[in-house]
Amino acid sequence: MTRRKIEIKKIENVAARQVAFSKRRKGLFKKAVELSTLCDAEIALCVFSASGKLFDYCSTSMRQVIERRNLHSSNVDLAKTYQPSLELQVEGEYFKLNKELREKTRELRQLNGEELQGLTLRELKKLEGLISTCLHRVSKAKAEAFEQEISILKKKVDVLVDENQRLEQVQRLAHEQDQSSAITTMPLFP
Amino acid sequence: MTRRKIEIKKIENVAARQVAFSKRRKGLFKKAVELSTLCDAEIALCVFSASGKLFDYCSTSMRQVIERRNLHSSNVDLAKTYQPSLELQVEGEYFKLNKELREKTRELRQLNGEELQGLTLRELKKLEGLISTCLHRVSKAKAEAFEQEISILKKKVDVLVDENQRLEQVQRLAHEQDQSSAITTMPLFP
DNA sequence: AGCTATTGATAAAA
DNA sequence: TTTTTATCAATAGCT
Repeated sequence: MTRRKIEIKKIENVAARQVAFSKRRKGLFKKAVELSTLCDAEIALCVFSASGKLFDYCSTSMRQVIERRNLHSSNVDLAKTYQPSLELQVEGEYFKLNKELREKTRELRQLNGEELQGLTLRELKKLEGLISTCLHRVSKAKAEAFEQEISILKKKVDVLVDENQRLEQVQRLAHEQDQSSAITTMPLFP
Repeated sequence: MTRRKIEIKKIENVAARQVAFSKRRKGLFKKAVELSTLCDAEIALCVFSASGKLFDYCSTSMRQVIERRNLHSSNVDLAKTYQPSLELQVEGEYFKLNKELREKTRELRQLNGEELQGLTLRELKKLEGLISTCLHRVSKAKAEAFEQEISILKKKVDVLVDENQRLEQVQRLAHEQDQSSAITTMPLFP
């Protein structure tokens, strides 16, 4: 919505996506607060970032909003709103977490080249392409870090060179003064 | 805010408040959809109007978001929803699982070159070396898979060549027999 | 419910 | 991340 308008679809550039997330999240929460304040509305808002971080806001209490919402949907359709006991919900969530963890572990192993037996030639090719992309990204980041370090060092060098020149200048002046004072004073103490 | 900017406090004029609610609610939901789409975030939003009407949106399922949020929340919240005896065991396990999952996710992202901002030059070098090793492993596995496929194909070729030779042999013999039978029988029926 | 003059949000760049 | 700036988007006050 500015220097250029953008299409509303997933931002592929990771850095740009993170920046956009940060800014738009802020904007969204601001709008939520404004709406609840201006219009006396009860609002609950939960946002999970792609990396799993939670941000939330509620004009009253989250529990209250959730309960109120459950009441609303029960009016619409009782059958659909059956809530399993919290223990069961938690069990289900536990199972899901475990599954997710197992998948991530396997993915990590495969990326590490540790669990390649079952893969077909096609899958291996794809994996190779994927890792190659990763490597390029990291290499690029490294190169950038290098350049940054180099530019910092260059600046330091410049500062030191200046300082050296200044010192040399001072020393030369001091030396010249020594010489001239020697010329005038030497004959006085032979 | 437009023709004039407004102060963010409850709009006293009822009609104006309803109009503002309608417009701003629409804007808020639009922003929520945009954020979840652009940045791959999981978002749940509930709005109750002052008159008690419910409007809600969720990028996945409301249940899922609520559960996920419950896991994120502190043991203070959990204490309110569980019997203490079970809770302590379960809670500990969750946090452990959650932590592990978060670590794996981060590790995966770094391997993918998606979350490189915080890393030092030294860490980037190490990561590059790591990924490079991974790439070699996968490339090697791919090469082996290639060779295996090739050797399988070669065997198939050998089998087919043998089969062809056999068939040719049979055909030649059949042909020779035809010829000899032709020689002996032809004169009998001129 | 539409219409604009304004204010607000934010993409790109630093 | 945060700031700056140039644009695009949302909306307050009117009809």
